Amino acid sequence: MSGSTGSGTTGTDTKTDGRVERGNQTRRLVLGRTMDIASVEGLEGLSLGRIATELELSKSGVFALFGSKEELQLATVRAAVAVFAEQVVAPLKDVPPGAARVRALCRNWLTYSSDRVFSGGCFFYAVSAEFDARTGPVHDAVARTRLDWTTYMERTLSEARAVGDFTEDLDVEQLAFEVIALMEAANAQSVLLGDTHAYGRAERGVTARLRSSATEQGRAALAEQA
Amino acid sequence: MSGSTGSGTTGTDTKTDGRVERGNQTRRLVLGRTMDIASVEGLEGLSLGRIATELELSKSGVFALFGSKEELQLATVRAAVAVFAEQVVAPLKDVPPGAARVRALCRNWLTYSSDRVFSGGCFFYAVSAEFDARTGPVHDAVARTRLDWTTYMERTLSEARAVGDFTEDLDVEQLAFEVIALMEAANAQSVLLGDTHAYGRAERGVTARLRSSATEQGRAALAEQA
DNA sequence: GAGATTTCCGCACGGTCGTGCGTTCAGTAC
DNA sequence: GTACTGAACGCACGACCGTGCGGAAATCTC
Repeated sequence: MSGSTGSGTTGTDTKTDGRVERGNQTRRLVLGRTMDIASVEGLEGLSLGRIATELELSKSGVFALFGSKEELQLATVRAAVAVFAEQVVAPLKDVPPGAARVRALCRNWLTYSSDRVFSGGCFFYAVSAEFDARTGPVHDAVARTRLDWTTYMERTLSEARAVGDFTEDLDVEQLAFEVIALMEAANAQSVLLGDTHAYGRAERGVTARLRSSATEQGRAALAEQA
Repeated sequence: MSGSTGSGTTGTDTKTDGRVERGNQTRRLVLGRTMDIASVEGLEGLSLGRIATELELSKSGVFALFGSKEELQLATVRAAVAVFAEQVVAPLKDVPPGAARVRALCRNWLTYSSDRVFSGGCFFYAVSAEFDARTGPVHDAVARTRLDWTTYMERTLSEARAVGDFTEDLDVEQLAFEVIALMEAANAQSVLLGDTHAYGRAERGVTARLRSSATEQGRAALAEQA
C-alpha cells in the first residue's frame, strides 16, 4: 500500500499534459481488461494482440504503452493490488483495532471473492498458483504481494491482541495462517465447483478460530451486530 | 504380493504386441515429463514441440500418441491422479478406519506436497487454479478430481466417527473443508515463498482441529506413536 | 507561427504453436 | 513369402505470438 500520491501543494509535475493523461487513461482501460483476463486465464494468458482486438486498439499501441509483455504483467499485478486494497482494506479506515476489525477484514475478503470483483475469483489466488514455482520479476512481485497480505493480517491480529481482544499467548502467525487458509479454500472451491456453501463454511471456520482465541472482551466485540 | 492371476490358460488379450507396448512405454515417458511441467507451468504450458525436444522425440510422434493437445492434458491429469493415489491413499491400505487413519491421510498429503513428488508442489493445486474459471473437458476433469478428493476425506472422517473416534454431532463436511484448506495453504505458501514453516503450521492446525472434534477414544488414537 | 514531445497506428520480422499428411519401420497374422 | 497394423518420423501449413521501426496525429512549449 503506502500509495501516498502527494496531492500536496503544487506538485512540480502537476502540469496537466493532455497527451500523457490520454495515455494513462488508455493504460487504465487496458489494465481493467487484463486484470479480468488474468483472474480467469492467468497472466500468461494475456496476449497483446487479443487485448488490442477486444479493446479496439492496435497491438503495437498496447505494446508501446507498457514496453514489454512482462511489464504489462507487472502493471496488471500492481493494478490488482490497488483494487484489492480499495475493496478489502480501505473500508476498514474507520474501524478501530480489535477483534471487530479482524472480523470486518475477513468479511471484506470473503465478499471481495464471492462478489467476483475479478471475474475469475481472487486475482491473487490465480496468479500465485501460476507463478509460484517459476522465477523472475513476476514471481517476485506476486510473492511480495502475498507476503504483504499475510503481514497485514498478522498486524491486524497483533493490534487486536494489544487492545485485549485476544489472549496474550495468541500465536498470531498461526492464526493468520489458518484464517487465510480457510478464506482461500472457499475461493478455490467456489470458483472451481460453483459450490456456494464454501463461503459459509469459511465464515463459520473463521469465526470459530477467532472466538476460540479471543478474550471475553474480544468475544463480546465479535458478537456485536453479527 | 496379493493374488496373482493364475497364469493358466492364456488370457485372450494377453498377446504381447511389442509395438503397442512400446507405445505405452513412450506414453508413460511423456506423461512423466508433462506431469512435472504442468505442476510448474500449468497444463497450458505444455507444448508438443518442447516435450518432443526434451525427450528427443518428434513433435508429430508425440502428437500421434495422444491425438490432440487437450487429450494430452487429460491424460496428464489422469496420470497425476494415479501418482497421487499411490503416494497418498495407497499407503493407508492396512490402516483401519479411525482417527489414526485420518491423521495418516493428512500426513501423507503433507509429505506428498513437501517432498515435491511433483516438482511444482501439489499438481492439483496448480491445475485447479489454472482451470477453475474456464470451461471444457479439462476443467471438468480437474473439478471431478477435486470432488473425489474431498469426498474421500469426508468418507474417511465418517468412518472414523462411526468407530467412535469422533463425536456423534461432528460436521464431517466442515471438518474436511478446514483440514484440506490448511494443507493446501501450506503447499501454496511453501511453493510460493519457500516458507518451510508452513507445513508445521498446517500440521499443528490439523491436529488441533482433529483433537477438538475427537472423542476421548479418538484422542487416544491420535496420541499414539506421535 | 515553428519545433519538440508523446500517444497510437500500420506493417513486417522471426519464432513457436497445434495440426495434418505421407512415409518408414518394426512387429503380427496368414 | 504377402498383407496388415501401429509407432514414430519429416515436413509443411496457417495462425498467433512478442517485438521493433517509421510515421501520422494530437498536444505542449516557445
